[in-house]
Amino acid sequence: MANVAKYNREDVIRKAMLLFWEKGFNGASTRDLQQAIDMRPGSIYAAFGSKEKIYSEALECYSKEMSNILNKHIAEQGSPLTGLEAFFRNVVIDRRDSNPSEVCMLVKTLSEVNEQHPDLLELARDLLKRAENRFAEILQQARAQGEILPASDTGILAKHLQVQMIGLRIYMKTSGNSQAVSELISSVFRAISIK
Amino acid sequence: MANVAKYNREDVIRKAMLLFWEKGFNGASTRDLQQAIDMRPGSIYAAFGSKEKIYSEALECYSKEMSNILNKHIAEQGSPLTGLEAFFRNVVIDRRDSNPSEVCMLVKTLSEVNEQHPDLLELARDLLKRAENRFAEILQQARAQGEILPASDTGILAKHLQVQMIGLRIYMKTSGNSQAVSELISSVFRAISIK
DNA sequence: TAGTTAATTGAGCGATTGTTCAATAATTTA
DNA sequence: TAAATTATTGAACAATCGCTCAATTAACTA
Repeated sequence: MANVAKYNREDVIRKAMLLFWEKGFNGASTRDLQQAIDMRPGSIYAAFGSKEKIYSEALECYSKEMSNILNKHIAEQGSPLTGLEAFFRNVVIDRRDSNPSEVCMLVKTLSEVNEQHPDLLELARDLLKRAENRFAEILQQARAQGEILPASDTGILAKHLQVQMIGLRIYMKTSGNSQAVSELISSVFRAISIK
Repeated sequence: MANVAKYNREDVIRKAMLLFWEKGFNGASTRDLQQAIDMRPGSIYAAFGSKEKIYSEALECYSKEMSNILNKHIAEQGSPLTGLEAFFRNVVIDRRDSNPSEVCMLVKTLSEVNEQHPDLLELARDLLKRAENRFAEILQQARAQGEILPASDTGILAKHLQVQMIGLRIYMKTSGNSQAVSELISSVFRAISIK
């Protein structure tokens, strides 16, 4: 049967994602949500079931969007490692004003949400783990292309990059010092790559 | 005039800190707070003025406690750099079960609080900046004692350590992999120190 | 077009939020 | 000890929370 709903589910989830990313799970009320996605409570709960369910779909939307941005940069740069560095610079520095929050939405979720919503915690953890795995894939390609040392442990390096991405975004929000952050990113990738 | 209040302000602030650290600013209700510090709303508001004010005192209590832990480890190890590494390991790994949250309370504040509470944002930023300055001090001592290269830029290294501390704590919460995190900490300090 | 089904509406539920304040208790001053 | 001052209490307020559901509108079928 065809989808006869007036609303476009993808659009709605994305708008919900932008709201939740900005205000957090507790900080965004269902009234805020109603306004952001232009739907009435009855429709929202018929379509999604609960605030928690919408939030979890928003989390997945966020991850997919970040993944797309990463892939775009790798394709544009034509190199795994250079693409990864461009992605770091883009996310941590360039998009800091246009994004709803400077902090990674998955990290915000891990910070804010407690055991009252175990599914959200588990999902955030899973999506972060998938991001780490994607980093590892890219590093393997970089190794195969001779961009990093043949003996590099891509699993450990991926964890290392995950730590940097998370820490740098928070540090960017703390300090507002984009030049210092840019230099920190340079040194991270200088330490990894073959000169 | 002597303090005739029944409650002990330091104890109360510390209990409030533990509650807020666990549940966050929005997640901890004033009813939760009343129970945690065993005071009635009238007394609380007479003593502190608002939820935001108690939270800001709790933030300062948190920072002071972390600072004490750091100083203790440096004194015990008898070396700035070794003390710093012991502090990292202690905070990120050892205390992860006994602490109310694995995530730094200042980071939780930066993540959760928005422009409705600008004083809290500013305070969290300021306290993080002070922690970075303390790292820089310690690194200068380490340089003076020949533990790191004479040419090391302690300002940049302090920013680097700040990024690691923040990222590692989140990564610890994400993965639960304390062995991997321990190795990451080792490599961070191996990269800094003179062999 | 008439009848059936599906989607949407929004008033409003009970619970909870941060906060106030008149009443009470405890302490200090005289 | 009596009076004055300070501290504490907890019921209750207005606002807001996540969410429900009977009523209404829109869409599809025959």
